[in-house]
Amino acid sequence: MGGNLQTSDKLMLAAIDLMAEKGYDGTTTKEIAAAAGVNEVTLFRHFGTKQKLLEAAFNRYHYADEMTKLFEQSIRWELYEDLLLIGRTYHRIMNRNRKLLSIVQKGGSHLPADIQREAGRHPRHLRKLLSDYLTAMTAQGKAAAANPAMQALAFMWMHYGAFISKLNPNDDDPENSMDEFIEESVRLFARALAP
Amino acid sequence: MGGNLQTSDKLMLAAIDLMAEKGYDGTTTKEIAAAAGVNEVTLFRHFGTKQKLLEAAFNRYHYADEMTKLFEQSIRWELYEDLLLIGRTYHRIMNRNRKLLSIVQKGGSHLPADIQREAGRHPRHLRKLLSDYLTAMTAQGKAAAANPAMQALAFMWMHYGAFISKLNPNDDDPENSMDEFIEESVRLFARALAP
DNA sequence: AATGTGTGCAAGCACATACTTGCATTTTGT
DNA sequence: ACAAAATGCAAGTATGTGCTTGCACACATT
Repeated sequence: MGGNLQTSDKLMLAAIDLMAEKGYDGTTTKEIAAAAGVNEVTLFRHFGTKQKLLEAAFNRYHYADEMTKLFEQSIRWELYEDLLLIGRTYHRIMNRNRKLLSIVQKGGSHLPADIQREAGRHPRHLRKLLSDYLTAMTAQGKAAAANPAMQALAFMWMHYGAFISKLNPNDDDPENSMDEFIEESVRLFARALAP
Repeated sequence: MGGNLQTSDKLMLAAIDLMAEKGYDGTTTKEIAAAAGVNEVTLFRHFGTKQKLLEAAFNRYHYADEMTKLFEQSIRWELYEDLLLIGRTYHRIMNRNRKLLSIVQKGGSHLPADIQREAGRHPRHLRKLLSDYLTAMTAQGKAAAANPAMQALAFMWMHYGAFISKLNPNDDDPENSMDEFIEESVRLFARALAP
């Protein structure tokens, strides 16, 4: 069992697409198979259960930890430039995972538990990195961050809120591009944290 | 049909509680009735369908438009004070509606459409109010808001992200109280927008 | 006492869905 | 060309769920 990559991947991608729109509970195995262009039985022969299908899809298509490398390599200790880079990278990662995050956000009665845990790991990680960065900047006299942990949280939550708003198509902001928002918000933060 | 308030309310509140946790699809009418302490048949005799039950619950327990009054009456045209008041009021409203918002966020295959629309109205409204406020403050020379609309968006999304993070119990921030965050973040914004 | 209204209980219907089984057919690797 | 693995197809099982129906009981108002 489990050989041909094409069929498995088609199923996993179809599952991700459909579940991101309609939720885990609201997506049927028949739909997934149809969207993948294969028979429903093939789905079960490959993955056994609906849960295992989603787990496999998640493990295969969940990206993370690009942020750690960024903090190790690309930080230039210049407030505006660094925050801009961090903000842009954040949205890039989140957008890559947007469908998976949408599935987790919607939840579901039999949604595997470890998936929810895994999805929450990334934000916590960034929060730590950013907090340490601001503390270091303050020590270098390049930022007047009275409360680095809190300000890191504010930065994160602002971009998180922006991302979540874009997840739901009911919110209407077609004109405001995300890039423009990132620049303006980073400018705002750089001004607030300037020494 | 539809008479005794006690039973109807018990059902609507139970529906809200359960659906906020398990989603619309994941909550069964049998569960709702059991949680309300009544027979399942009673649910259908009162509301006819599961959808109408949620609609009734939503119309009965959805609060809004406290914000408009605030902008009309309590604004003092002092940046820090006003932003603090706005931030606190925002979280108060969102917390009152937290379960309903959680239901909408999770979605569901047969979730009534008008509910989603109604839930998205409030953020758009606040965004307009806040944007106009910043524009007026700039005109008065009390704020150096180069891009008021964008900065209003940043303020809103920051608090929205904070609220959403608190919705999911998987995120762990037991120590940081929300009040403390609001104050610190408003301080940050006031500094960034100071003339 | 009579009547109506709300509720409980038991049973059931219609339908959807996750998952299975047996067999024929195609594709693939050697 | 041959064998093995993968897939399609048809049918079916088991279970859950929204929703209905019929009947009995309790309570309140008149």
